Amino acid sequence: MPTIGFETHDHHACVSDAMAKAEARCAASDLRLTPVRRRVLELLLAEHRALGAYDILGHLSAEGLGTQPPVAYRALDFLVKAGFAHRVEALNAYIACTHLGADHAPAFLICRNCRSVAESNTALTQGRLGDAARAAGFQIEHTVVEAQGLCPACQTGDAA
Amino acid sequence: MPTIGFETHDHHACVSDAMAKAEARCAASDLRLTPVRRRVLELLLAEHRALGAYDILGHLSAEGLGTQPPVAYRALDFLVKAGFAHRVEALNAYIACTHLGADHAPAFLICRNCRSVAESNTALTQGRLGDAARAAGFQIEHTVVEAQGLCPACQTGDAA
DNA sequence: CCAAGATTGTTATAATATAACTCTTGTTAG
DNA sequence: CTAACAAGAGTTATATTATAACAATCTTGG
Ligand SMILES: [Zn+2]
Ligand SMILES: [Zn+2]
Ligand SMILES: [Zn+2]
Ligand SMILES: [Zn+2]
Repeated sequence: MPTIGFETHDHHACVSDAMAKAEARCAASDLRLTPVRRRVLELLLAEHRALGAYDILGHLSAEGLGTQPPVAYRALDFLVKAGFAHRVEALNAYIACTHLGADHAPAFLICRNCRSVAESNTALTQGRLGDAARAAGFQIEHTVVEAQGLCPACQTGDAA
Repeated sequence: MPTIGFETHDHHACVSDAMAKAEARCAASDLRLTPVRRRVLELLLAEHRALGAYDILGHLSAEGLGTQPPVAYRALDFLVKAGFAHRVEALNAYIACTHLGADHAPAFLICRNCRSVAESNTALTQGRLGDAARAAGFQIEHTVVEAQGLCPACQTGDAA
């Protein structure tokens, strides 16, 4: 029972849906979903977990798609800039976006045990930090909101 | 005019006050503020900016307090665990806590231009992410909330 | 075809972080 | 007092994450 994003779901549909949306957006926005970029997005989508750049590179290299770090980093940069993936700062890792298409400020629930990640939304500019920013005259461009802890599956039979 | 935490203030008092509180807390909690740890805290307090571990190590080494990475990392680990400093995930850097003594979930406003950082508070478990976490059965242990953008000083005469 | 720009290949290196072992020092049980 | 222990600091080596720089190739419009 692979809990994914902490909930069971039709993951096959989830993946193909996301790939279709990504392709549509590339076609619409004149972005190029090249083989390496496509494969990296597939790898990220395959698991609702954060993967490091070198995890990705390992897969790519096993599949003959590239052996050097810049290959992975460039693909990840593209996906992040295009909004198809997010960088998880607290893990120095990357994860596929689960709200493809929507313009959103992502927030993550990160399991410290199994590294599974659920993506939620935030409206930070509306909360207390937004107030503080406005009061200070600080202009927010990007937000990082990451909660770390234990996912439901890892709370029982723990691994503290 | 060194805007500090985005506001001018009596920084000399700010630093000595923080050092006094840290010493008091160490005495009360049986923590040892050794020379290296004390000096690293002073270095972090001196600027309301995030400093990398190797920035710190540079100062330490210039002062004969240690030349190898573990010296800096151990001191920083101590300060973070003791609550005297925070790690800024988005910068892989460290900053002195400006709410010493209070048990708090820090949130940061980070200028991408001058790396100055203002510390605010968050109550993430009460907001939308907290709701999502409860709904998913996710147990939050630690939160990372970092807003990146431009501080007041860097908005004029910019450096986009 | 050709030029311009985007993408990829490749080498090398930078920046961040930790493992593991030693040595010193200070505390304390006996 | 002194052996035993624990915490801290010194040191070496290495792991992990990330980027600079330049050459080669592909893509697309003219
Ligand atoms: Zn899925
Ligand atoms: Zn888990
Ligand atoms: Zn100050
Ligand atoms: Zn600034």
